[in-house]
Amino acid sequence: MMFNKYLDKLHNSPLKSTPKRIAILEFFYQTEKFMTPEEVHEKLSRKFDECGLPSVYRNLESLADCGILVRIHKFDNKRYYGLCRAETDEHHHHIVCVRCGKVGDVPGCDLFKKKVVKGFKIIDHFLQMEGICADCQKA
Amino acid sequence: MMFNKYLDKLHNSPLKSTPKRIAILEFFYQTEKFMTPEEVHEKLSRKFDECGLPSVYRNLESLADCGILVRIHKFDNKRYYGLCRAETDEHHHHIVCVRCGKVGDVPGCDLFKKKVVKGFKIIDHFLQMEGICADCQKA
DNA sequence: TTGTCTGCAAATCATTTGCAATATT
DNA sequence: AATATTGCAAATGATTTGCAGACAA
Repeated sequence: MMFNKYLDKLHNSPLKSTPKRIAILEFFYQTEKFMTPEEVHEKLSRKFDECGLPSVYRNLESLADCGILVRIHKFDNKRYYGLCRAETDEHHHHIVCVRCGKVGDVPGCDLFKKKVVKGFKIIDHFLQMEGICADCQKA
Repeated sequence: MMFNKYLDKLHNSPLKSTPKRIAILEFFYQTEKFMTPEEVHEKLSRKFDECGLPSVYRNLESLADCGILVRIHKFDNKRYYGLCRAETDEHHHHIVCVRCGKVGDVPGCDLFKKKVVKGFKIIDHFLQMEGICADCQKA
């Protein structure tokens, strides 16, 4: 998906298109990696003189709320956000490279087809995979 | 699985069978709920005069390391631990009731059969479901 | 007896909040 | 102009660490 698409998403959202938000989207567009608020803050600080960590937290969260960024969970008790590359809106999950942090889409989740498991009415589910991406396998 | 099985697991582990650890297993055996360290600590405090929160954290973590307890992740940035009821060691996941916290086993995960997704060599995956258990649906 | 486990107090780490100043629409 | 956004400092909340005394094997 082209970068303009993400900018359009931002403009069409209730959020204002501030320089910081645009820069955040640019960073994610460039790296293909999921990043912690801390990492994003570090990158932002290089580009802007003033840059508060709380604003980064707020921006990442609101961008995720609007569906522009994606949130993933890892086992280090930190938050990770990234740009979802999928062309379609079809339900899917993500696989993260443990070496470089790159994230790929895992299409074709059929978990929403099941409505009930073991007497539980299913409301939601969260699936995440870890692996090694093609590039890192070569290296 | 009978309670004694869990005690056996504890005895056969490198961990010592301290009163607190046994009490923790009892709590989990009784409730069928996954609990945060905070919740476990509250319960333990009723049974023991002295009871430090750090010890609860350490115990839950080491019991999970030994495979006696299971760790689940929720979206509230807290840790949850519980007793896995599954009879077999077969790979499976868990579904958590959003109302009462009860946890059920979700058998038959075939995600380990796939070795590669989108060029990523799969190392691990994490799946968790949220739903409403049979009891809470009635209420 | 030996190494593990415990409680306590204090430290740490990620994340959030209050608020006045600033920027976007 | 009206409202959302920002930076800063300080607060919060969960989890961890250091250490000396207590306990299980």
